[in-house]
This record gives sequence, structure tokens and C-alpha cells, in this order.
Amino acid sequence: MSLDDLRLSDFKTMQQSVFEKLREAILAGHFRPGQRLVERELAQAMQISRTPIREALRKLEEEKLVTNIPYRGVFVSEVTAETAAEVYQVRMALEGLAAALAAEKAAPEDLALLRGIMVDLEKASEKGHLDELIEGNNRFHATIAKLAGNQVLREILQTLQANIGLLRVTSLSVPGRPEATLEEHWGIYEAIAAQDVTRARELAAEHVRRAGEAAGKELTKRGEEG
Amino acid sequence: MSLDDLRLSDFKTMQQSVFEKLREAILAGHFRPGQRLVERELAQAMQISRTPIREALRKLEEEKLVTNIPYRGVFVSEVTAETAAEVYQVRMALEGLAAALAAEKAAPEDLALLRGIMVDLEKASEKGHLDELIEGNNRFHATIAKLAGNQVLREILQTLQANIGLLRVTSLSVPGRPEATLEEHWGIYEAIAAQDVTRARELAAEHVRRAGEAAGKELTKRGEEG
DNA sequence: ATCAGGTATATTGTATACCGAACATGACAA
DNA sequence: TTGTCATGTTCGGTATACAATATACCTGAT
Repeated sequence: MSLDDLRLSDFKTMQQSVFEKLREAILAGHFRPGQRLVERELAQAMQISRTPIREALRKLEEEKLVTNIPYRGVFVSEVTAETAAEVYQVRMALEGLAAALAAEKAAPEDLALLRGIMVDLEKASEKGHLDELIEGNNRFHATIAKLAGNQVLREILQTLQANIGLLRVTSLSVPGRPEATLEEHWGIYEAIAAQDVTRARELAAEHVRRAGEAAGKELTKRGEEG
Repeated sequence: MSLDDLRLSDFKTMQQSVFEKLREAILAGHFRPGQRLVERELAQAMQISRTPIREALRKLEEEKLVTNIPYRGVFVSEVTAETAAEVYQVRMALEGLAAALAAEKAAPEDLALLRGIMVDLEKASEKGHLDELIEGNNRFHATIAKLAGNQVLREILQTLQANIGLLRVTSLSVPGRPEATLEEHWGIYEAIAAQDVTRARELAAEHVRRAGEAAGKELTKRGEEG
């Protein structure tokens, strides 16, 4: 072990806390896409000055969770259907890569972890709890990304996930999609467990493709309604 | 022509200019990895206040071009060999995707553009100009990313390119690598021109894999020397 | 009623001054 | 070598002010 490994480095600055709080709030849907975020209001609400607020907003801007228009303000980003499609296209490649890498390194305890998530997902599916389904779904993918052991890949996937999260549209709302998702997840799990790299990649990519298709359907539907 | 087309919308705020200037300076190697960037010095050098400097630094931080350590300062990021390997792994998947998409949409004028870049590259190769080789190389990949027609993909590739650019190590320094690169590029070009999606993907991925291998070799070599 | 033009107001972008906290450094002692 | 202390530097954050810009409203002319 190298000495560099015990460096502790970071604790929390205001700016970091604000960044995380806002990020969380946006992703939780507490702020809606298109909504304006006024610096003074945020500052007053958090009982701090404008400076750390602005710095946090700049970081969110770089992450594309908000959009800044000079002298007008920052707004929660509005993701278009086109962008969503692009994100799914990229995710196909990257989730495929993640699953392939996970299959390569699959350790027994990792598999147990993944299996545990799947069990939870099945329960949620039986009960029909959409929130739990979404949560479990995210955990499944996040876990694979983690098992892949590639930090760069993991962070990119997180960012992409956050971006489509802005849509507040889930493919799981499409009839039959929760069941199909379960099945596809099991397939990916099996491939990883069998250390079948190629199949893991293919199944993961195909899974994302279908999810994207369903999300697209749901999107256009909401577009017609609302 | 619609009136909307002459909307100017964005002009430059200080913060944006600073962001771009710093980014450019870092990537050009004007600041070295590990070098500290002192807010006051930058502010004085640019004849502005600390405020826009700090905001620009936060954006660079989010892009991982600099690293901030609370109460110590921001430093130009130092990319490790491990991170570089991770980046190449992700790039394999994404350059593959980009080439595949480019192959799908290949229009005659796009092919002419790519071919033009290749011609320049051959000239640079004959003359042995390393700088031009690097420049042309980047242009080749950037063009394919553009032809892919996926903005999300394009931006991610740009960021990844910037990150390994921090290494200031080029695979093209490895003996025989410039020639091999030319050959691989031609292969990718031919596949795109033939609209052979699968082959374009495979060749592009393989090309990145080899470049990464070469870069890794060059990295460890420099590690032993310096 | 419509629209050009002006005006008032709000918000952002930037500058400045200031403070405490954390860190770096070097001297010094044990 | 280790620990302690004093000192200076820089950062993180606050407060305030002001310029630039956007927005909404109002007015009067047509």
C-alpha cells in the first residue's frame, strides 16, 4: 500500500453542500424543468450569501442540470425528446461496456449483491410500487457500473442517468414494461454470473434500447396529453 | 428566414471568457499538471476581480480539468495512468459508436471532408511533423464525432479527449505508431464510406485500443525516465 | 386597438473590502 | 526525529455597492 492512499483531503464547504442540495432537489423533482432559480431566494432560503449559491449553480450548469442565460437567470434544464434519445444511444454503449466489465470481474459477493437487488425488485413488482421499481432499477444499474471497476465510466453513467431523470418520465409506466424489465435484468444477471462477457454486453445494450423505446413512447404520449 | 434566427442570445460574460481562456491555457500545456492556480494572481493577471475567476474555476473543476482542495487551492489535475486507461476503455466504446453512427449517415460531402483530413495527415506524416500529426489526429476523431450527429456523444468525447490531453503524452511518439495510425484511420474511413456500420465500430474501437496501449507504453517510459 | 417609446423595477454580473478558518512554513525546543 | 509555536498566505464566505441587462408596465400617437 502506498502512502498516498491515506490522504483524506476533503470535508464540506458551503458551496459543496449547496451543490448537493440543489442537485438532489432538482432530481427529486422539487424544482421542475424550466423553473427559474433566483439567487437571492435560494440564498435567503439557505441563510447564506449569494457567493456560494452562484458557485454551486456554475457546477450544476456544467453538469447540464441547469441552464444559465446571462442577465436572465438560471433555469432547470428542459430535456428534449431528441436529447433523451441521444442519451439512450450513448447509454446503450456504456451500459453494455459496464456489464461486460462486470462480467469479467464478477466475484461471488458481487453476484449476491446484484441478486439481492433483483429480489427486492421482484417484490416491488408484485406489489406494483412504481417508486420502488424505479429505485431498484437505478440501484441495479448503479451496482453494475460500480462492479465494472471503471470510475470514469461510472461517473459518466451517473451524469447521463441524472439527465434523463430530468424528464420525469419512466419507461416503467409503459404497460408490460416492468415485467419485461425484470426479465431483461435477470438475463443480464445470468450473463454476468456466467462471466459471459459478450452476452452481458449485448443484453445490457438491448435492455437500454428497449427502455429508451418505452421512454420515447411515454414521452410522446405525455406530449400529446399535457 | 425566420426572425428567431437572428436572436443573439448569448454574449460573453467575464466568467465565460475566463473559463475558456483557462481551459485553453491548461490544454495547451501553459499550466502544468499539479500546478497551483492562485485566485488573486489570476485576477490580477486578467485585471478583473476574484468573483468571475472563482466561478470559472468551479466549472473547470466539474470538468475535472482542475482539482480543488478546500482552503488549499485549485490545482491543474494530474491524470494517473489508471485513469488514462479507464478513459481509453470508455473511448473504445464511444468512438466505436461514433464511427458506427457516422457510417450510417455518411454523406458524400462528409466523406470528402474526412478524406481531406486524411490527406493532410499523410503529408504531416511524411514530413514527420509531430504537432501536425496530433492536430490532424484530433480533427479526424472530432469530425467523426460530429458526423455521428449525436451532440451528447460528441460532448462526452470532447471531455474525455481533454482529460487525456492533460497527460501531455501522445501515442504518436511510439515508434511506428504514426504509420499504424494512418493505416487504421484509412480503414475506419473506408468502413464509413462503405456504410459498413459493424466494421466501422470494430475498427474504431480497435484503433482506440491500440492508441491506448501505445500511450500506456509511453507513459510508463516517461515514468521511468522523469 | 395597436404599437413605438420611455420608465420603473428586478435580477444578474462584477467589484471591493473584510473576516475567520485552514494551511504552509520555518524557528525552536525536547 | 518529533512536537510545538508563531507567522504569513490563501481560501471560503459575508456584506455591500454598482453597472448591465431583462422585464413589465405605462404612455401617447396613430
